[in-house]
Amino acid sequence: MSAATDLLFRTLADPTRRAIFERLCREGEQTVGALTARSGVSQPAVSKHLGALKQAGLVRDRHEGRQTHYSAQPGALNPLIDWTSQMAGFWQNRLDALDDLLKRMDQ
Amino acid sequence: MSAATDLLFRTLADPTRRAIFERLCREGEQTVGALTARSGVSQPAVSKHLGALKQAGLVRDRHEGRQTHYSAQPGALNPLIDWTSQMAGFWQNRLDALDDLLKRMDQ
DNA sequence: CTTACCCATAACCCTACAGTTATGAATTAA
DNA sequence: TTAATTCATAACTGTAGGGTTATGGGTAAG
Repeated sequence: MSAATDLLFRTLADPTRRAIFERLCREGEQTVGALTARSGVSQPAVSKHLGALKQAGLVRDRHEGRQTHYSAQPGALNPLIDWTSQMAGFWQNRLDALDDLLKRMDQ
Repeated sequence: MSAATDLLFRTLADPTRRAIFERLCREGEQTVGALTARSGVSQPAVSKHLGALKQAGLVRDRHEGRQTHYSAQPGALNPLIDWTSQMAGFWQNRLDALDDLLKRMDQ
């Protein structure tokens, strides 16, 4: 039960937050204002979501004058990929074990 | 913003629930009693988590006398895998675009 | 038939947290 | 200097949902 994996799942569970991350992945760096415009929630809400994404390592921020630019940091998805393939791997192992058993029973 | 992906993230966000799913992946089919024994929460809580996992398609149940056996259904993780590779893909595309731009500027 | 066991559901509590408005700090424009 | 813009933080509210205890239905055992 890795802490990083836990934080990732918790952070990506919220649809509004996930949508913000998706937009940053698709369209690249964006200011808070641009993200707010099509998010459906208020600017403070977006700022809070960006704070959560940043704490999970999913985004980086860059200050330029009075604007803050955010960009996705997809490397942070690695624990998610690892967890998923681990789960799939366990399943595959049990399939293999069953296969072995059947083969041994066949003889 | 696929509904299946949304349900998956929401379902896997809870650590207790994710731990139950992990155990089913690692160790195969289990009864509710066996799962409750090492879950740290009450039996009704485990039943509710199993209900949520089932609704997300992550587990199957099989009734046998007065026990219910649950098993993982890892195929349900596919939308998660798809979403993750899509996010990584967007990033890669933008890297490629940047690469192209740099090459063109180089000439 | 009665008792014990396994699980699911109901009813309730309580906390985490996503959303809001209000406001202030920092920067740019007039 | 004043005014306008951009974002972050504070303070608060409402609700979704994870936890509990209580209970009942179905099955196996005595």
